[in-house]
Amino acid sequence: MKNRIQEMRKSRKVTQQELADALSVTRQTIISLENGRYNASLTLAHKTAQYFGTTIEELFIFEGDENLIGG
Amino acid sequence: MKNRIQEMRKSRKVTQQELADALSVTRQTIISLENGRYNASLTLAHKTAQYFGTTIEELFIFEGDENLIGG
DNA sequence: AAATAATGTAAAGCTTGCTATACTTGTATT
DNA sequence: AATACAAGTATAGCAAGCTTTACATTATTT
Repeated sequence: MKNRIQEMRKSRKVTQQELADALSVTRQTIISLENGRYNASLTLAHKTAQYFGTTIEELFIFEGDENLIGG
Repeated sequence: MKNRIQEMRKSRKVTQQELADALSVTRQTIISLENGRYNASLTLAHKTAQYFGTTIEELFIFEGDENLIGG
């Protein structure tokens, strides 16, 4: 599934390394999430949403349902 | 992490098998989630929240942060 | 141009979500 | 008591999230 991690990270001028450190994962994990290589675990999704001050539902784009907030 | 899957399932009088079928997972998965043997994937968490007409943030209890709605 | 920071790719390996199968226990219905 | 349904335990195995290491590419700064 798609997500807005890169978009939110860039808008806050945070590097992948800084985000990785804040979430206690490796930089590889951030790269792979941003580039859609795999999905986050629920725990990581939550930590990421918390970091950006948003919710999982707004950070991740669950296609095929009514979660179409903001297009 | 804890969750309200069993609570929500029972309040709707749905069996584990029915929930499993609706979410396209096995009954084992539902049992293990309800009994805290492992965490849902983000995809499954989302499908489950959709099924119960709620959000991931309300269905799962992320301890150690401010997600204490109705806590 | 050289150095450094930031982003990206690749692949082996560990950990954990989930399946599949089989068996047990509790409860309700007859 | 017998049958049937719902919930639980156990475990082997596959699939996916994440780590680790190493190297390549594209800014940015000096």
